[in-house]
Amino acid sequence: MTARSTNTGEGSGAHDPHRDIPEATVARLPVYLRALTSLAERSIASCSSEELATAAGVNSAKLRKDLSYLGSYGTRGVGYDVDYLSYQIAREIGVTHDWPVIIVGIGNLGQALANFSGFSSRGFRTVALLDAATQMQGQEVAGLEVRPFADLARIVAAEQVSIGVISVPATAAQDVADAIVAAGITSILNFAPAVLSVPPGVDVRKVDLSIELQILAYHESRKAAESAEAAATVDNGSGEGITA
Amino acid sequence: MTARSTNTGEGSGAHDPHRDIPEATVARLPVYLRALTSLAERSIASCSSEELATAAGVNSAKLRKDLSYLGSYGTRGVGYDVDYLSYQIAREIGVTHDWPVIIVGIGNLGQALANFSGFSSRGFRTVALLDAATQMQGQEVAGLEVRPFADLARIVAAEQVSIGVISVPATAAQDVADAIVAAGITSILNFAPAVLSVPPGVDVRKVDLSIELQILAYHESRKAAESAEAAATVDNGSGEGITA
DNA sequence: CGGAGTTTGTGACCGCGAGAACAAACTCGC
DNA sequence: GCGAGTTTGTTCTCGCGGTCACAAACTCCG
Ligand SMILES: NC(=O)c1ccc[n+]([C@@H]2O[C@H](COP(=O)([O-])OP(=O)(O)OC[C@H]3O[C@@H](n4cnc5c(N)ncnc54)[C@H](O)[C@@H]3O)[C@@H](O)[C@H]2O)c1
Ligand SMILES: NC(=O)c1ccc[n+]([C@@H]2O[C@H](COP(=O)([O-])OP(=O)(O)OC[C@H]3O[C@@H](n4cnc5c(N)ncnc54)[C@H](O)[C@@H]3O)[C@@H](O)[C@H]2O)c1
Repeated sequence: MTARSTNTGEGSGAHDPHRDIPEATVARLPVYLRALTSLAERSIASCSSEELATAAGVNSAKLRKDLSYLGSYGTRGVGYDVDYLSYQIAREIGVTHDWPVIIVGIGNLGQALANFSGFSSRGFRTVALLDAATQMQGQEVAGLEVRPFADLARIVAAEQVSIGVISVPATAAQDVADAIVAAGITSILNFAPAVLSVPPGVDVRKVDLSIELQILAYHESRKAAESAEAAATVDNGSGEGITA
Repeated sequence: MTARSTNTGEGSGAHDPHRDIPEATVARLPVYLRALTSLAERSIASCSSEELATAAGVNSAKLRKDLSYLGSYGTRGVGYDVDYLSYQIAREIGVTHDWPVIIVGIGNLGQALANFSGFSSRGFRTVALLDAATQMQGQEVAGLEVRPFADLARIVAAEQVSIGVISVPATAAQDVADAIVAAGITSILNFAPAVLSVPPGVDVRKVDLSIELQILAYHESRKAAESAEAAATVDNGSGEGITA
């Protein structure tokens, strides 16, 4: 990506933990953090990379390498201090304080998200629910009043919101994305099955149910074809098995 | 991800489309299928790789390479026939017929999923809703009666269900996974923030809201740090957009 | 104090995937 | 019929990410 030649003065030198964490590692840090929280709840004060790796469902070497990008927070021969490592990961992710979040589109899914408690317990705070439908406005969902879409800019500015969740129909997703980006949002979590185009500097992550299911379906088809093929004969047959 | 017993099917032909599709490609095929469906709805009969790629939000070379794994379904100098390619992708994924699906845990999220119409329009059919809570049982959600968890095995067997959706609290997720695998489910879409361990041959995909948000938060932290840093030295201020 | 045991951090290696570039193949106009 | 233009399918290259293996560093115990 952008290899910045200009070294910052405050860097600690050879092993600056604030630069260049691979994207794959970033995606796993939350998993580690959750596993650590679970250990802490069971009053476990320290753990080895092996234990933490199994709790997180990854390879222990991968876990150690991931953690090494943050710095050397473990002790050789001992392991990692759970609380200390938790804090370091939370700090690296940036969830030591809560991020304000808005949800746009308070339908089936939006209401479920608004009611989701795990949201607030992991570094996020829902500050506003927005919907275009007049019959939704003023209704109370999860202790928050549903606001008209026109309030968007004011809310984002007032609450310093930088993260927005889109749960409107796919046809409206791009319009909503344009609007919230214009209002100042720079990170979007998109639940609508639509490809969003956003200006550079804005991050988009998508959660797409149908895609996940179709990936499962693909593997299921494979399994079915494989077992049918194995059952048929040892001979190489061109199995075009779409079995109902 | 999940260790699947990959049987060593011998490559019969030089270009057998039924073998060895890379996982990254499999994950994109549903996106292409959706883009094609969108084109078909606008009565567009054929398209070039460039058009389809922009509609799907990917590089055109990547799209062509992905499609080449399925076979040579395009025409050089012309492009792809929308309907024909749609069918070929759907056939490859295995969604030419509907897959029966069960949802376990009919709380906030489970009800939203049950009510989600996009489910059924993309190759899946919800055949049963299961919940352990007695006050849920018998209630009607999205036109389906909520069934007791004890009915699991009978339903899975009767309807030949191989895909299950888990939307129960994290603490119950592993138990539910064990139960549905025992009942015959071989593919799981897990919404609970828990690491599931399943026997080989069973695929698990997870959808984890908190993780997605935390990844966004990480990049937001970076942006904030970067702009604060750029405030000192006037540098190239264009942030890098990581859209995934 | 020193050796044995343990566990981290990291260097080396390999395979997958992304992207660019190009030859093959097709259509269209003349 | 044929050349020009267009678009696919494929090859090549390169970098990221996953895994192995091992030296470094720490604890414990005699
Ligand atoms: N329900 C699910 O389980 C589920 C699962 C996966 C994906 N999705 C996707 O999430 C999105 C929402 O699904 P849903 O089931 O909640 O739909 P829904 O129709 O129940 O809710 C959509 C809400 O968005 C509001 N809305 C529409 N246009 C808007 C606009 N321009 N600005 C602001 N608000 C607007 C509507 O008033 C409505 O309240 C859809 O794109 C759907 O495909 C839903
Ligand atoms: N609500 C959301 O937007 C959201 C978002 C992301 C993830 N999640 C996750 O999805 C899961 C469900 O969330 P929710 O908000 O719907 O919770 P919920 O408490 O509203 O619903 C959970 C349901 O599961 C049922 N249940 C509990 N144990 C069960 C068991 N052993 N067998 C069968 N059913 C059982 C309960 O009776 C309840 O109806 C949680 O793990 C949550 O973390 C929810």
